[in-house]
Amino acid sequence: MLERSFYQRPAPQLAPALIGKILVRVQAGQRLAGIITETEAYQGQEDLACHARAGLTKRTSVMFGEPGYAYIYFTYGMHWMLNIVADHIGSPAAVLIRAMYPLEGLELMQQNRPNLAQSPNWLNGPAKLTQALGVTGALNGSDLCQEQGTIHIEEGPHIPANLVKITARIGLGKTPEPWLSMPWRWQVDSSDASKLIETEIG
DNA sequence: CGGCCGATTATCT
DNA sequence: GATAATCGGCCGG
Repeated sequence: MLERSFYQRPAPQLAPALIGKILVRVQAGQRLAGIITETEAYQGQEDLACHARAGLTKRTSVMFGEPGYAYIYFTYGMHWMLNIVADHIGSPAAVLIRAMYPLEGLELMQQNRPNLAQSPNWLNGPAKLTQALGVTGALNGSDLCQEQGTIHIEEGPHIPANLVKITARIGLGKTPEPWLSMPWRWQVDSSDASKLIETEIG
């Protein structure tokens, strides 16, 4: 399990460090896990794409706290988004987990998300991932560094830097520049991820 | 394949 | 009252 100090750095540094790590969720006593393959960084009140741009509110309070906690919010009237709080107390920052390569508990994940059970690439979106893992607002504010918790992150396989694409964040609507074009999205191509896992893990 | 659109409600102005 | 860190379905090329 990754310790608190791992998370204590600005989101644009934490986001690439989380690529390749293993996200673990314990549901009904069962382990659901996958390799994180896509992340985005949201850093500080000055970042106009970050929810914390409006300052401390009820929703954003978790982002202002200690790193290594889950910031989970509801959007588009139907989707939960999973973020990991970064940086230090008083500096609001978080990393959005956008995609993962499933490793453990596939059966329960497909049960949680029946409609996509057949697709070859079925956890390539932040809301797909939370549905498969059974992550909702009930877990907002969870400590990822607690042994008895139901969600945490573990060390994972090394991902070669040349397989990680860096682009602008997506879905930001009319966020002004320079934030709209900030290269704060890291992603491993899904076919590359498959090959890598086959060779590294089997 | 790429672009457009409706769904559906918490949160903030 | 407007908007949203999305998704899936439907359209045309």
